[in-house]
Amino acid sequence: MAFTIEDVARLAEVSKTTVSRVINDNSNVKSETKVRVLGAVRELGYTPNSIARALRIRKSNVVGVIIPRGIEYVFSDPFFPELIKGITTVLNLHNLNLHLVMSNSESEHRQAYSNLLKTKHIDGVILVCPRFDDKQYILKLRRASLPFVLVGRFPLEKVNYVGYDSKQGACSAVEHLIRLGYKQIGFISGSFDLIGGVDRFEGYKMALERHSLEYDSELVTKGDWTREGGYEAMCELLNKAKVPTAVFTANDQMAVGAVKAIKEKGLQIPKDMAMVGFGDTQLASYIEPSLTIVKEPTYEEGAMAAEMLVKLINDEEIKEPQVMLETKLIIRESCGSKMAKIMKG
Amino acid sequence: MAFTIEDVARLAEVSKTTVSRVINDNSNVKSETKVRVLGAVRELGYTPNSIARALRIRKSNVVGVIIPRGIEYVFSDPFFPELIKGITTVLNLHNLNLHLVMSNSESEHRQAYSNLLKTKHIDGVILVCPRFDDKQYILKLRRASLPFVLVGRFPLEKVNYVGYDSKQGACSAVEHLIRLGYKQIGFISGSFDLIGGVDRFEGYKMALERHSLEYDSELVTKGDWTREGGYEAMCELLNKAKVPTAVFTANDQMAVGAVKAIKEKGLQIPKDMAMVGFGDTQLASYIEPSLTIVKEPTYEEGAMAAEMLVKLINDEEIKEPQVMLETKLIIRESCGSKMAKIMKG
DNA sequence: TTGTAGGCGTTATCAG
DNA sequence: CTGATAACGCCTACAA
Repeated sequence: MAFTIEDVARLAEVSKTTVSRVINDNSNVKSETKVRVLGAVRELGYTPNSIARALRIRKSNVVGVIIPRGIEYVFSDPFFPELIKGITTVLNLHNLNLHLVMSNSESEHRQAYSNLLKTKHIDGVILVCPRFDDKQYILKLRRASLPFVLVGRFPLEKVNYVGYDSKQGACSAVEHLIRLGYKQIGFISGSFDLIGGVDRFEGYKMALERHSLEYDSELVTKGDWTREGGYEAMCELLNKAKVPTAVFTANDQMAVGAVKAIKEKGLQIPKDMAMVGFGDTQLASYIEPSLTIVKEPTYEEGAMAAEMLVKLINDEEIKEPQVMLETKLIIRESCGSKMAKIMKG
Repeated sequence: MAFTIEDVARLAEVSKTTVSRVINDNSNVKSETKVRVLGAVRELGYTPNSIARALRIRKSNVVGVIIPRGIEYVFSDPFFPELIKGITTVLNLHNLNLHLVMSNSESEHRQAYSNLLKTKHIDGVILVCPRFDDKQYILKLRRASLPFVLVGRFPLEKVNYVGYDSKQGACSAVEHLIRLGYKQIGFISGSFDLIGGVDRFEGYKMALERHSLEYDSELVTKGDWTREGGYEAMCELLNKAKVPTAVFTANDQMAVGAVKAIKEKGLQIPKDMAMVGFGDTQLASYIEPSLTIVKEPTYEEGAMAAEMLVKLINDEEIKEPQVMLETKLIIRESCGSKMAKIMKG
C-alpha cells in the first residue's frame, strides 16, 4: 500500500491542502513549512496518485497516437519510427505520456478507436496518416470534442493537421526527370485510400501536363506502399509492351522493391532505368545506386503535430491550424546526370 | 461535458447503484429495469469514466510494456512487432490496454521508467529483453510490488519470466554445422549486456567442446545485434588470417548484414561460407539463399508473458513462474547438404 | 430487487 | 500563509 497525501500531511504536521500546494504551484507557502513537507515527502517516498489527480483536474497527461495500420506494417516502414521520435520528443518536453494504438484488423481498429474515446482517459489524439475511411472516426473525435491533430493533410474543413504538399513534391520529382530528358516516365503509385496516394498521382499528372507530355495509363501501376508491392508493380511495368525509361515511386518502401525487380531483370540504374523516390528513409541512401528522392520532413511533422496538440490541450490559440511543410528534392545517383542523358540521346 | 452515471440514473429513474450494477455484474437486477437502464445508457451515449473507476477499484486496465531500447532499434528489428503482436493479442482478449515505453537515451529510459512506477496508473509491467543493467529497475519493480513479467530469461531468483533456451539453441545450430563437416566455425556474437548474448556464446562454445573442436577467439567477433553490426563483424572475420568456412550469427539482423559482407567479397553461400542464424524473422527466408536458423518462438513468448501477467494481476496462482520455450532448428539452404560437403571434402 | 451513504486520493473554494 | 470542506465519477457495504 502506497502512501497518500494524507500520510505526508500527518508527518509534516500540516494539512493536505498545504502538501498539495507544495507539490504543485508552490505558491504562498512559507519556505520553512515547504522544507518540512518536502522532507516528509522524501522520507515516505511519496508520489502523487496520478489517477486521483486525473479525476480531479480532468487531465490524464496521456496522449493517444493512433496509427490506422497493422502492427507489421507500422514496424516495417521506417517512416513511423521517425515520426514517433518527433512526437515523443515534444511530448516528453511537456511531461505527457504516449498511448500508442495500432491494430491488426479493421474490426480491431474500430474497437481500439472507440475504446480510446470512451474511456476518457486521454487528453488528446494524434491521428497518423488517416485513410479516407477514417473520416467517420475523425468526426467522432470532433463530436467527442477531444483535441486532436492529424498527421497528413485531410480534405475536411476546420481540422487541425500538419502535412506537406505531396502533389507539389511529386510534381517536382517528375519534373526533375523530364528536365533530364526522360519522356516515358512510369509511376508506381500508392493506394488511393490515402490522400497522400491521390495527391502524388495528381502531382505526377500535373508535371506531365506542364511539359505537354501525354498521360499514359500503361505507364502507371498501383502499389500498396510496401516493398513487396513495389516489387510486383515494377515487374508489371517491365513486362508491358511500353516499358518506361524512368520511374517515380510514391514512397521509399516501394522504391526498394522496384530496385530489386529492376536488378533482377538485369537492368541497370540509371543507365537503363532512372528512378526517383518519395520519402526520407535511410533506405534511400543505402540502395545501390543511392536514390534521388523527394524528402518529406517526417520528424518535423511529428514534432509539430505534437506541439499543436499540446496547445490545443492547453486551450492556447492555434495561429495556423493547417500546416503545410515543404518537401525538398534530394538529388543522388539514381537518375544519371543531364550530360549523360544528352549524350545518350 | 460528458454524461455521468448520475445522469443515466436520473433518466432511467433508478439509483446510481442500479446503473452501476447493470453496467458491471448485471447481478440481481430485474430484467425490466435493466432494459430501462440500458435504454438510458444508449440514449445518452453514456460510457463510464475509466479514471473514476480506476480510482475506486484500484485497477487501471493498463499494462506497461517496457522495451529498454531506442525507438530506431525497436522499429528496425522485426523481432519486436512479432512479440508485440503476441502480447497485444492476449491483452485484447482481457480488455487490457497497452502502454508502450521506449526510450532514446539512458537518461530518458531512467526517466520513463520511474514515471511509470510513480504514477501508479499501471496494473502490471512486461519488461522486454532486459539488459543486465536493468537489474536495478527489476528490483524497483519488485519493491513497488507491481506485478511484472520478463520476456527473456534473467538470472535472478524468483522473477517471473518467459524465455527460451538460447544456449541450447545456439549449441544445436553449431552442432548442425559440425555434423555437416565444418570445422572452422566462426561466430558473430551479440552484445554481452544481454543474457541472451552470453547464452548464445556459451552454446557456441559448448558445441565445440562436445565435438572436441578447439575454441579459437580468432573466429569470434562481437556484433551489436544490428544489420550494420553484422556487416562489420563479418568483414572483420573475412579479413583475418584464419577465415572460417561457416559462421553462426546470434540473430537474424546480423545474419542479413553478414550475408551482405560475404556477397560483396565475391563469396558464395553455402559453397564458400555456410551460415546459420538465430531468430524467427521473415528476413531469414527472404535472404538469398534462404537461411538455416534456430527458430525462437517469438509470438508465443509474447503471448505467454502477457498471459502470465494477467494471472499475476488477477492474483491467480502461477504454476510455472519461469517458462522456458523450445527452440527449433529450421534447415534451409544456407549450409549446403551433407552430401555436397562430403564430396567437397 | 433496490437504494443510501461513504470513500478511493486529489485539488479547488473559501474562510480564517 | 494555512486549513476545513466539498467535489471529481464511480463502486460497494449495508440497509431496506
